[in-house]
Amino acid sequence: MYDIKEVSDQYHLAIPTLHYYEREGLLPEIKRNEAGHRIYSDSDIEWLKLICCLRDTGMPIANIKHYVTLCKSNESTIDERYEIFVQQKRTIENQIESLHQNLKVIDRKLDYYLRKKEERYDPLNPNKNRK
Amino acid sequence: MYDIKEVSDQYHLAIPTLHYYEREGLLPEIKRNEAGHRIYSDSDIEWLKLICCLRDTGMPIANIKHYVTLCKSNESTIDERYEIFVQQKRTIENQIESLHQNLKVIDRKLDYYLRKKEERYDPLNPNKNRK
DNA sequence: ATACGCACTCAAGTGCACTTTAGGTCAAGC
DNA sequence: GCTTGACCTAAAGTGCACTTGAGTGCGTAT
Repeated sequence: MYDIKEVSDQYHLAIPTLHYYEREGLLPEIKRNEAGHRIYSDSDIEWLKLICCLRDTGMPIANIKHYVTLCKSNESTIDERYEIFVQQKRTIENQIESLHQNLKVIDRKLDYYLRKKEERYDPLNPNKNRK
Repeated sequence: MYDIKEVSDQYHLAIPTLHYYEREGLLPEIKRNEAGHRIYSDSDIEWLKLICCLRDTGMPIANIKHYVTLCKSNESTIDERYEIFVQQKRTIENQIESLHQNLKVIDRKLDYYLRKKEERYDPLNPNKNRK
């Protein structure tokens, strides 16, 4: 059982963001203490981590909400829930592939600037003025 | 030499986005034909690809703009330009690592739903009601 | 010569994911 | 018993990256 400050700190989510996620239905209704303050259970935290995983891999809030709605309904939605993850897996694999491609572009730029820096700091280097 | 429609189609950028990038200074001023329509050169395209690489790896427009400004200035900014790419490389590596972690979470969910689907489509399976 | 299609500019608008503000409650410390 | 601090709600605001709308101009087809 954790209070909102602990959850906020541990998962790097602002307190209003936690309010917002709950309001939007991404999280279940969190239990409260006598004062009406939220108390997060371990299972709330597991939900939160899944939500963050989907969000961090590019799923829009509205789609996450849709998934959560399916989870709250009955077993007939299991196929759709499964497909959501199949699709998200593809999405992530594409993102990774794309990042590798972009990394190559950056590496070429690093090579380029490294060569330029060498020239600059060694102006007498005979390579400097070679084509 | 390419007109804006070709560039838009080939790089999946809306025409107003190309206007916007030029207005913001992410791209150089593109040459025009007699009618005032933009004509992109190969070097404009190379710039555009680099801009997209930085954007797609999470660099904000304002930072890209800063980098472009450095490129337009003199050699004294080479160290800073180099550092920008060093930093961006780190950023990308972190993104890839994070995506791999998130992929694990998704894979666990896929396992979970696959098991649920099996149960559902084989209701007589004696495993079904096993804790 | 007029209509159509494509591109142009400038300003205003949109969508998303939060974030901030304003005003209120409650429990603990001085 | 009053202040302080953490949390609460509802509503309005923000920041970013585009996107749309209104109005204009050029060049080819009818």
